Amino acid sequence: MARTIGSHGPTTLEAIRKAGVRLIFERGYEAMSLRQLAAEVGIQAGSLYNHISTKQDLLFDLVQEHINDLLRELDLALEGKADPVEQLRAFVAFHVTYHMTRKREVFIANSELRSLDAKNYDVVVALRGAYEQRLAQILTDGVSEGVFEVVDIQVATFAIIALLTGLCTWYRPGGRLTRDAIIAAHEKLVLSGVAPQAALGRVGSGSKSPRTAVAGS
Amino acid sequence: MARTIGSHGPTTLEAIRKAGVRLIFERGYEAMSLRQLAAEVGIQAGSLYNHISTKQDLLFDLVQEHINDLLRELDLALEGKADPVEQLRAFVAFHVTYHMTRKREVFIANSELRSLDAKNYDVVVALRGAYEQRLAQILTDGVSEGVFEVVDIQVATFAIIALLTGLCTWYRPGGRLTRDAIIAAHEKLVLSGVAPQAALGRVGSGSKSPRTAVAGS
Amino acid sequence: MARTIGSHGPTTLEAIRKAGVRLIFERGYEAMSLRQLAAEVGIQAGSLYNHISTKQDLLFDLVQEHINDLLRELDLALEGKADPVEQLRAFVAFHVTYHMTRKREVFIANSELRSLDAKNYDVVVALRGAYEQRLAQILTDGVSEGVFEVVDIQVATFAIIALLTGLCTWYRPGGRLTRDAIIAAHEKLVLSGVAPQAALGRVGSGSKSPRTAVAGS
Amino acid sequence: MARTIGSHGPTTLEAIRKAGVRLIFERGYEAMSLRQLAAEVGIQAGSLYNHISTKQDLLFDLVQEHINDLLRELDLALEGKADPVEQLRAFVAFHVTYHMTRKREVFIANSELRSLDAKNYDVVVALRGAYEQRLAQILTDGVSEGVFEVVDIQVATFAIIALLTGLCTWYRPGGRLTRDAIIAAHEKLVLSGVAPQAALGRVGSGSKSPRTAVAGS
DNA sequence: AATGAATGAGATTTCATTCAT
DNA sequence: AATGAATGAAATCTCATTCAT
Repeated sequence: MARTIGSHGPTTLEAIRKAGVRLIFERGYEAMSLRQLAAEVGIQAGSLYNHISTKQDLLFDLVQEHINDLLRELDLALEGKADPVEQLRAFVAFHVTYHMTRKREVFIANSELRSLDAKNYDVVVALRGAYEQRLAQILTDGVSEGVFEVVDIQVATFAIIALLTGLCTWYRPGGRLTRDAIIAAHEKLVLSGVAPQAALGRVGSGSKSPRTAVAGS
Repeated sequence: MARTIGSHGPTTLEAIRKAGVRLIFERGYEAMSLRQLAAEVGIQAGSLYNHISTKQDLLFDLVQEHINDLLRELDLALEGKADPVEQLRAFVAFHVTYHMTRKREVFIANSELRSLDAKNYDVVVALRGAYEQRLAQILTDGVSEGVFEVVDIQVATFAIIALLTGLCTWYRPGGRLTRDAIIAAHEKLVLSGVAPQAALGRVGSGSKSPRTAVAGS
Repeated sequence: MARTIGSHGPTTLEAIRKAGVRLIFERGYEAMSLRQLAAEVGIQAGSLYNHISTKQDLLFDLVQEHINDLLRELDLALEGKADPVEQLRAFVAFHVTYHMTRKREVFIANSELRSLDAKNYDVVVALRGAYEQRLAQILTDGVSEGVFEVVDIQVATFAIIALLTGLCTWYRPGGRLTRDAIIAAHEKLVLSGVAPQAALGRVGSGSKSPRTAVAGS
Repeated sequence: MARTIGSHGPTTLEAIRKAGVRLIFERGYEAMSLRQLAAEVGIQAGSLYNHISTKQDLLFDLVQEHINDLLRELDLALEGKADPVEQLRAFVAFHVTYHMTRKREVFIANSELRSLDAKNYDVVVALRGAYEQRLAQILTDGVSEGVFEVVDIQVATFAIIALLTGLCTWYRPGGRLTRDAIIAAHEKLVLSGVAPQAALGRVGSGSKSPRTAVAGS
């Protein structure tokens, strides 16, 4: 009576991962039960364990694979770009595009880190740090060359990533805006946001802000 | 952090709310058990029900109260400011300050909406919409007056809020930067980010971006 | 609707322990399910956890309490007996009596040690060692005084305890023999078994046995 | 102890039986999973069923084969011995030797009877009864001839077997004592234990023990 | 207002077993 | 004879919630 219902063979793991991403995105890791997951895949709950070792491991695999992909594809997107302005524009375009096409994975990788156990958490945070470092380096280079101005590299790095990542909380395919319009909107905000203030008509003179960019944590 | 065991009277609810905020922040709503919560407060799980009606209601109360506070205090911060630039600067300063002082409540109100049941979710999202609307209006006004330039009001609104809210994922009191430095760093990014590009040395000319700001969802 | 069925209040733990002893005796620790145990007590499986912390802890408590009782009562039974022969007779009578009245606890404490986790196992084995040591000391004293003769103290200790403990695999109340007859049968075997061979008509001359008693492990 | 992975052919069953004995000895039948067993053998769990029919049958086979061996070899050991004293000495030597060389099988056959289902249990208990009967007959003969004295044949039979069998709970090859010393120690206890008290200096006169040996259950 | 004990549902995980390949 | 994937039942344990005291 085995294998007469539901998903079969080597495709089952892929089905589990796909359904897992969707359910974790919709309900959260803690709120997703393996019974639900199995039902989505069309197998019994216990059968999941022919393909995953634990629920925690499934989460870790999904998150880790996503961050690896993100890093790899970012490096492709930045390849051959030397100018910090071009690099930043490419970064924004890549990040926005990636987040539009894989917003569920992105969301999970940002919001479910808390559910990773200590060891897995450390691995993923290290990978995420590498991603952030790409942006921090672009900003550092641009500041050195005088084409960017930021109050603090670290804060700017986190803020820009948060700004771009926010996309995946509201984006839905087929919405009001085209892909290009969304990219353009973010490009304007980011590139303008790090532009040297000297070039602007005294916009930001309210508080006694430090004017020099400082790096480091 | 131990408290009077068997906490009595009108303070118990406050202890529950405080411990609830911390536990939900640290573990998430689904992952926090009422037994843990009760243990933190120093009472038995069953005794919680003398003060709250359900776990869901506790979450709703915490989130709703937070967003109400946020809105009320924002309006105080904006009071008397008519110039969009001044308003935006005040918005940023307020938002950053508030997020530094109440980062756990902020985090919960952003990340645990998913755990609200349908009715509660609608209430909270409406309140959040009101908050976003304050910023959208500032941007609209600034664009009208020609002191701001954004590709899309809606996108800019979400992006700026995401940028500012990102703070509460990394901020820790006693860190490297002063409160003023953190505010200044965000002010620069936001105000510069919405500055008219005409004022800039052709920074953002990469894609054929639409130049007109459009409102609506 | 709480507490309308099954066992109540402070007596529940006692009911759990009693039913636990019976079920573990009949089926073994691994084979006893907490569902069965709960059913015997008349509560739901989850309700067990208001009284025990884990299944393992229940076993440990039962075994440990039993061995503590055993030791305490043995010391009472030996009190005031100085002569090794009298002591050994008292030991046998006590052990047999105890095993007849609490044969299930005895059986569990002997056969389910394997199911204790490492830490609990060590505790129990230490207690059991103390019990064995009482007998080993009696034998050592008797050998010194020349009233006992054994080939090896250690082997004799284990063998006598095994001999006596075997009782609980076949004893049933109301059987063919009276309590006194059973005690007498074991007394004869044990006391005779350690009697000096010189007193016997060359019974045990088959193998080239060492004649001296050696202690130690 | 690793074996050729994917063990083939007629040796696989033997590997299963050997690993089964070890695992059941170490963890108990209930606690041994067929997955563990298969892993030890180097095959998948499902492949076990090419060699055994059920887990229960594996246990039954192991126990039954052991008891058959025991009986067969006992009869060889007793062959040609007519004198009850010689027979008892041979019984002890055989039993002890056998238990030292096959202590795991012995242990299983004693402690896992409980896990046999009703039909299998009856078969095994009948075989065990035959073994016990050999000893009971020796004792009966010895008592008739006046060379043994026991209070009760049945009790003595069980007690002697328990005494001897206890060996397999502490024996480890390479321990402090030689094989001969261990045999001698047990011989002394048993033969002395059933020696007529008349031959002893009034050792066992404590309780008003019946002096006549009675048979029957 | 707090407790302690109960419920019933449901969580993750393991199990013996089956069977097409 | 072995595999890999499936089943369905059952395991221990946790959970939010209730309520008599």
